[in-house]
Amino acid sequence: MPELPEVETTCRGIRPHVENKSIREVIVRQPQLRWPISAEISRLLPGQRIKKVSRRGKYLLLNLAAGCVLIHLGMSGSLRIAKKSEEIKKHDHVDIILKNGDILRYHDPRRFGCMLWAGAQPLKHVLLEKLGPEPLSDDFNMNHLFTLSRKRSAAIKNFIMDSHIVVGVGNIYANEALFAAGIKPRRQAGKVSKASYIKLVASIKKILAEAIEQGGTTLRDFVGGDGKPGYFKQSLSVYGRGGENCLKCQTVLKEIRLGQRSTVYCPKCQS
DNA sequence: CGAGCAACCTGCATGC
DNA sequence: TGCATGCAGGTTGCTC
Repeated sequence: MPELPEVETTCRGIRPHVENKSIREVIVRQPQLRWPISAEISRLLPGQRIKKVSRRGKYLLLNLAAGCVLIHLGMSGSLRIAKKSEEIKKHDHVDIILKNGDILRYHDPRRFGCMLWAGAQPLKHVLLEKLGPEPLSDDFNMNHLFTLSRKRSAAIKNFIMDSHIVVGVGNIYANEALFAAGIKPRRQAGKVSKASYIKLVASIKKILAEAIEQGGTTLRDFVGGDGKPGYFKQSLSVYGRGGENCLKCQTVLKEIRLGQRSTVYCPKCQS
């Protein structure tokens, strides 16, 4: 799925097409996502204007006068602008049809995503209220990670992938950021020094910002709001490169499993 | 409380 | 060609 850069890319891609546009109709072909799409989505949206499109962590928010639609893309979801002449493909689960005929089309083969009606206070929704800070904000800094990590025995990689600690760092960018910061993925979070957290925070911010600039990472099927893939894949140093040589020191990169996720690191550059 | 992991679902690559 | 297996960008919710 989309990690934060892919969700941000989607947000920016659809924004000019949907902000200040009114909704004509909603077609739900498959309501069974991670949680069922409630009847309110089809009932309340028609006739409303989308005031703003925003993002919180990996959630996209369509802000309407009466409330907010929360959209998560799960592992395989995408949200893009389609023209009415385009044929409907397998796994095109929802169309939000605008009055000008453009379609905001939700596609998600694995259906790990969701589309929920959140009411007028979306940030107080149970799925959003306990999220950690945005990684590109000033609230995400060394002190934040250092303080929360004391007495935590979990691996540093799992720690930074926990959305209650910081949002938006998924498996690809966790691997990349730890490589850039020179930290072994299974080091205990509580044993990482302040100096290392300074490096890690800087690496996370840099990598996410660069990935956003390049339109995200497309592994298989990710497309942004304009239907185009992202180009960050060519910048990956370790993710997907287990068994290949480290780009810095030529040592063979190690691949392990951590928290059920594939984890790649350089045994020499990371400690 | 924290840590670890099963589960949700489809598609695809691999191996027999 | 077919079938079984394992893996994939995420996150909740369960057990211990």
